[in-house]
Amino acid sequence: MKKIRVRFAPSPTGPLHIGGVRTALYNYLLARKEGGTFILRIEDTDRTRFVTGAEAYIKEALSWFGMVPEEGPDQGGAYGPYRQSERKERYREQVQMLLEKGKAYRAFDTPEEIAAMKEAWQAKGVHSPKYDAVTRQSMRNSLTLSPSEVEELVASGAPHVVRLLVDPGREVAFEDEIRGEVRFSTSELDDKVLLKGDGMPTYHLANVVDDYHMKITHVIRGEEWLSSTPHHVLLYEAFGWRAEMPVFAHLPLILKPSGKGKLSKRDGAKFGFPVFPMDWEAEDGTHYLGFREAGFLPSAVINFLAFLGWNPGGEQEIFTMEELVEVFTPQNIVKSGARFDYDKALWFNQQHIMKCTVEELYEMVKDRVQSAYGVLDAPYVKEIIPLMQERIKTLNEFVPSTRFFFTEDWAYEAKMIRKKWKEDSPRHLKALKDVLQGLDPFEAPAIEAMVRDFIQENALSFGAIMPLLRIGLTGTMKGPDLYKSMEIIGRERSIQRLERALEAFPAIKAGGQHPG
RNA sequence: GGCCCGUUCGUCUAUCGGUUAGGACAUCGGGUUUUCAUCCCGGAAAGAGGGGUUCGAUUCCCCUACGGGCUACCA
Repeated sequence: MKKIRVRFAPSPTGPLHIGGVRTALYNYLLARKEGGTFILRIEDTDRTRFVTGAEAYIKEALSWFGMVPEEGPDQGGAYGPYRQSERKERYREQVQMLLEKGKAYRAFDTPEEIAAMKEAWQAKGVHSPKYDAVTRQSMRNSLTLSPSEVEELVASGAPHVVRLLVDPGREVAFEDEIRGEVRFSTSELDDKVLLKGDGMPTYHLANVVDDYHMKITHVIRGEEWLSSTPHHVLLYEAFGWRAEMPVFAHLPLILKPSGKGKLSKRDGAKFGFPVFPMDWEAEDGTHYLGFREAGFLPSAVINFLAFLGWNPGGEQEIFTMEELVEVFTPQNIVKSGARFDYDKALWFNQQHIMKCTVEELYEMVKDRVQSAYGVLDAPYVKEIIPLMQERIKTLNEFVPSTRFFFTEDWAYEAKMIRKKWKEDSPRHLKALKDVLQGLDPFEAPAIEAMVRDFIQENALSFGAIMPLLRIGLTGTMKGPDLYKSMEIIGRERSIQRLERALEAFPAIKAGGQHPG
């Protein structure tokens, strides 16, 4: 069997959208699974929408996810260059070939003339007039103008485009891997522009020419391309490449979590979650939140995205990239669009955090700790990590929920103090503090045994002691195992905190009206 | 409007003619725990509608409805 070659072909018009990441992922997965080649091609043919930094962003995102292409602008390869703006000559040559074969023609109409044409035909009762077999005869192109006129216009440098000559009245059919056979009537197709007035190719031309020259075997792309695929098929035919035409697979779109339409870049801000891999500052100053900065693991985003519109059929949901490669089959891609579900993304992230080793998590969390507290004590942080793994959904939660391990600068949750601080409390807490003072070693099992004994000997309940102890030591009722926490905080700080609590709690109890 | 694609719990999905329609997220209830989280147990929750085909349709076909995409010298 022929070696598989797939490409991810984004336009550098802004940050890579999460839908684009999923397209890249499915391409990558197929390539890896079949031992094929994953290629990155930059489709920068629209000079008006070009955004500086977008290409770098795309590459960084791919690399963050671990989807590094084997061929691409940076990697090179036998079929380069991999940036369409650097391939202009090829497109021009290929278009010349089409022109000579009579499969394409030059059109000199201005946008205004085309708009006028559409209006005129609409007035005549044509539902959706387009530049096609019924209208092109009344336009200014190399089909209607005399050869000498055309020659003159071209020689004088008159701006014009090259259009594909679509013959009406026949059917174009192709097999889509996901949807089965799809048919279109060529009578519904317009004469697509192939070469723009500025000499740049359109997507349709560049895409087909490049896929052919780069020996692409499978085109896996978003569903928004399904409608233009018949044009692409026609182009392969016009070039005489029908036998080498790649297999098409059109992916369902990712939809907004609520409401209508596909997920757009504005939805992130609107719904309060990231829709981009990483942060991005737009030229107009708009800030777009990234999954990375929101505290997501790349493996979790990949896992989440893989399952939006695909699933391996079994009960397992948590997969590493390697495992996904193992089980991925394009046949299991779903046909219908999938709604973006942020809660599920958080769940995947939590699951992946739980699966991490301490070392892995340390690497992901150290910069956050460093910038929050200015110092970084690696062994100390690594002691804390296991305690937090199953109680944070994002990496960003690590710092705020471990504050009491790193600083004395935090407030008491007053509500519980008011509820639990009774007449006997000071005496008990003080006694407990004294026993702790003499405890050796100051380690979780010993602390736990001691506290249990203390409660039993004084005929107390856990509820009378533990909440006060926890609040006094950590300030909050939420948190990891208290005994282990005390071990990490250490005897000295624990004692100091209890002394501080002994002083502060009565006042908090008295000032009952203060909000928690 | 036209063309194309789609339609199973709120959401992501399994089912490839015969199932009590399964799982996951979210949600609700209970248990474990010093708290939170994790974990465990349990509940509620779905085949858009109408016609066919068939002994039998969620599954195959048609129609309608609804949703989505495209309809640019954007990709």
